Amino acid sequence: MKFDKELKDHYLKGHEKFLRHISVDCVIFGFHQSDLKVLLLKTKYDGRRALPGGFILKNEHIDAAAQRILKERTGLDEIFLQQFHVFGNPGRSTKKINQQFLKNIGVKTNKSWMFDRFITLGYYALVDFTKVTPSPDNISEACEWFSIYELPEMILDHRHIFDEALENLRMQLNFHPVGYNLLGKKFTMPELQKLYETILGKKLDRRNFQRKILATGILKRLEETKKGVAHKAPFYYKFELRNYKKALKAGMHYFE
Amino acid sequence: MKFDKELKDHYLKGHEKFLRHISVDCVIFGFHQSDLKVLLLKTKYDGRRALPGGFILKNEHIDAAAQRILKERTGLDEIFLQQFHVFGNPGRSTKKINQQFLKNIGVKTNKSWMFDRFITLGYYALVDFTKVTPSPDNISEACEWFSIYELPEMILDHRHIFDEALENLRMQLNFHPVGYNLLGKKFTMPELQKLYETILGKKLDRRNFQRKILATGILKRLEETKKGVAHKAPFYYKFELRNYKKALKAGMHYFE
DNA sequence: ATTTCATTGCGTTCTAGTGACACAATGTAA
DNA sequence: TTACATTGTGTCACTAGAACGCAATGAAAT
Repeated sequence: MKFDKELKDHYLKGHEKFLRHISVDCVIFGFHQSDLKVLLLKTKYDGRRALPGGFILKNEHIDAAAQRILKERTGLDEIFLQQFHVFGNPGRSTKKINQQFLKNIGVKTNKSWMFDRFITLGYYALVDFTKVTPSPDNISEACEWFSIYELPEMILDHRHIFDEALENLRMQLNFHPVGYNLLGKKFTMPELQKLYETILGKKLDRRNFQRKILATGILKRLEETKKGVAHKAPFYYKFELRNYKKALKAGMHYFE
Repeated sequence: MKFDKELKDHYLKGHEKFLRHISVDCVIFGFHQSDLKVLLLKTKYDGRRALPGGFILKNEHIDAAAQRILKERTGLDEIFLQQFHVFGNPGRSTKKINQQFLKNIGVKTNKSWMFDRFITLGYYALVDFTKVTPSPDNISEACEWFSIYELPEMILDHRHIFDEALENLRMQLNFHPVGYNLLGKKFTMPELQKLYETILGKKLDRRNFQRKILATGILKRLEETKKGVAHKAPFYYKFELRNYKKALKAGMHYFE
């Protein structure tokens, strides 16, 4: 078992590579079929779900560590990534889980840096669902998307971390543009609106939404319209990256 | 030298008490004489200034660690405290400074947890200036207030940390009430306005400010007026703590 | 005692932005 | 050819915010 060898090494010698006591957990949001999704792992430990996570190399920027973890789970580079909170309750111990896990793979030891206390840096990421190739890490047997409205049970405080991430994303939506990292190159106005509604968890007025989002200047209407719909064909739009980034810095205002 | 003994212990055995690789830095804001101030230490190392900081006990909540550090520098309990960013650049090394420092107090060693890389958790705090008794830690020779508009040179990336803290405070001001932790029990409207202007770094219209802040319902006007001013006496106000906390949770809107 | 004057408390006007809603245009399916 | 769901554009009433006016106050100056 190559995996088991790697794992044993990780438990016994990981502290030579990684910073002790610090982990990174990523809440990866994707948007698909009018639904906001989050990428979760299925642990080999007991089948419950966990946020993709990892550790920080001894000479690695913490943001780079998060990027690396994301790349490993999604295959994507250059992802929108945001640090949102540090979870530092001494009670959030991973010791039991890790001890049980080691027992499962037949390693006997009561000394491992993984038994120590960890504080975890929470990041959230926005990715283009269609471009992601989910792949589990070596302590997981699956890596799958879940609707944020139908979340399975999660280990430790991962549900709490997710909740905080969503709240932060909603906050961010209130005064920064969102969408560039969640949608494809071109999209229709109803599609963009659906994204906003899904994140915010409420309906918005179609006409007011259009007026407001166009007023920001972050969109450019294309000549092309969507084909094959049994009603008036909506225009495609794309993001005007110059203005989008400007709006990211400056901050906009609320959506209803 | 009792201090030196303690220090030597800290360098050689601190890792038995504290989490490795993790520090906490606090940006402590106070308001005095129409000026926003920040509390800084003067290092024994080279006289440059530093943010009050410290480490996390092995079984301590990270927020509790920040509270403890604040208590040690200001004498105050129950302070408004907010985690705002983690600084995790591997380049932000404290090794040189710490080596030099040890040499200065006559300790010869090239092994100390303090030579390792540190990531630092940034917190900012709002305190009542008049209630603070500044006291330096054992690597500092002074603990003093500075106007945020006349900051001295600071070690490492502490200036950068300060800048981020101020930006976060200003953001916070945009949709949460601020003042309860920075002003005394009672204050006049011009005093409160001055606080907002100082934090935001710009003038606000006196009449609109009053209308808006009163509309939030977080203030209660007292019967008492300020005595001894050579013009119309302004009323005193106090915070209506119920509504203040409600507004903290719900979020308000912008100030111009 | 009277006047001066900076400052305060309260009010008005004007405008831009928001929410609610109407209506014609479009393009596939019946 | 008609039906119909959906889109693009426009209107209207309402509100919040920015800019500004003016009388009241009360210690200090005359």
